[in-house]
Amino acid sequence: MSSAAYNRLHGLFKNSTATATATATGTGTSTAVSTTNKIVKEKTKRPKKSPAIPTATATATGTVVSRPKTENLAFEPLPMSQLTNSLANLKMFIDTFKRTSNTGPFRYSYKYYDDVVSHLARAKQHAYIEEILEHQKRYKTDMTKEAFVARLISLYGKSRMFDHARKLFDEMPELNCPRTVLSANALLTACINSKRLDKMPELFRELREELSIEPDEVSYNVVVKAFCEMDAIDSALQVADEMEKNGCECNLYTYNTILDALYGKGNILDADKIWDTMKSKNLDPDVRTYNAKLRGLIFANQITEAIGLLDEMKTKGVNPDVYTYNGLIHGFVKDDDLVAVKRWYAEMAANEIVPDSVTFRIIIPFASKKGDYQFGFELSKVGLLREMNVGRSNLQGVVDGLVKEAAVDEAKELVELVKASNFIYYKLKLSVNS
DNA sequence: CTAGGGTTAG
Repeated sequence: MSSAAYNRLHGLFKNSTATATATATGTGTSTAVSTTNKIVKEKTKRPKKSPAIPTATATATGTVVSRPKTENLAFEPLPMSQLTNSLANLKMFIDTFKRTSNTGPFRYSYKYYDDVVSHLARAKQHAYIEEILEHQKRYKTDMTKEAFVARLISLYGKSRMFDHARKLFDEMPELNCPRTVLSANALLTACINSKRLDKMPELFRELREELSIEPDEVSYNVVVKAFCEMDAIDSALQVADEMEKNGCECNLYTYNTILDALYGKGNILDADKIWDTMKSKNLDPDVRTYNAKLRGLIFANQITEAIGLLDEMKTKGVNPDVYTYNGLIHGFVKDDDLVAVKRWYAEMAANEIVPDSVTFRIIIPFASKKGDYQFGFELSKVGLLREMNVGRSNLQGVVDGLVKEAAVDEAKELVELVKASNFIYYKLKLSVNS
């Protein structure tokens, strides 16, 4: 889903309680419009006719457009914007979502479910998450496939609904779904994602002793992650030992998880020992391994070493990614070195690494802090044109700075750009104090 | 089913 669609959807959720009741008794004949306010205003208008929509989705009257099966099979997660645009309120969105679930390819689009559920979770609409996920139980054949149910467990976990995840796991036998270490791992991960680490030790024991599910390397990696989350890295290392004693090999997930924790605390010495361990096992570090170390070096203000590490990874054939460059740029921000930030931002482009919203969120406020509002202006434009969520306060900082420097035309240009973008939160005030 | 950076908005 694009960032723009994200913001529209999120805005929809925010206003959901108001609009849900306002339109509940209406005729439900709203046309496809782009903001919630407009939706409410135009709800009595008659739609001209059904809009041309490429796949099964809601029309303005809330019915489903049936398309030939072959087209449904070519489902792409594109209609998010259409769904959010054409819906008068959240309840309708949920109903449409449930109806659209009738097409198999839609149900198997993990990314789509993930997006919708995570936005619902952020908007604290847990009842709707339950509604969507419980709705899946009507697809009885799917519910007998463990991977499908594990996905739902995982989604509950990410929504911090551990009890729901647990309940679904318990229901699996009556859903005629085989229950193996795969769904057990999904449930263990749900402990972490729903911040219920307290549930983990008991659960781990229960899985093994009462359900006879033997942990595999994924299970151990989840436990390793859990201890790292609790800042108990020694315990994480003990689990790694235990895992090998039980016939599971530590892999990159294991070590990258531990390295992230160590470098995150600035513990470079212990982290280097992990690198030795990996080497002795012929386990080649990947981009995440290097990025973890890079972050550790930046944390310790060792910027020169960080640049050296970038060279090393290139030599070893590990391609740097946007995390690598963001980390490095973050280091130069810490170093208060705007010239270097600019150079490495350019270097990033030269290496064909596409900046992401974090890149802009790091650099733009720094440019403003250094008083280089022109650079902030350029970056803001790039970010907005790429439909990225650059951050309202970051944009405001640039606008204010431009105004302060009497660059009112540019300030206005930026404000206009913001207005034209689909980010409903970007309502900048042009603060001219004259 | 397992690992990453920075944190929105009335």
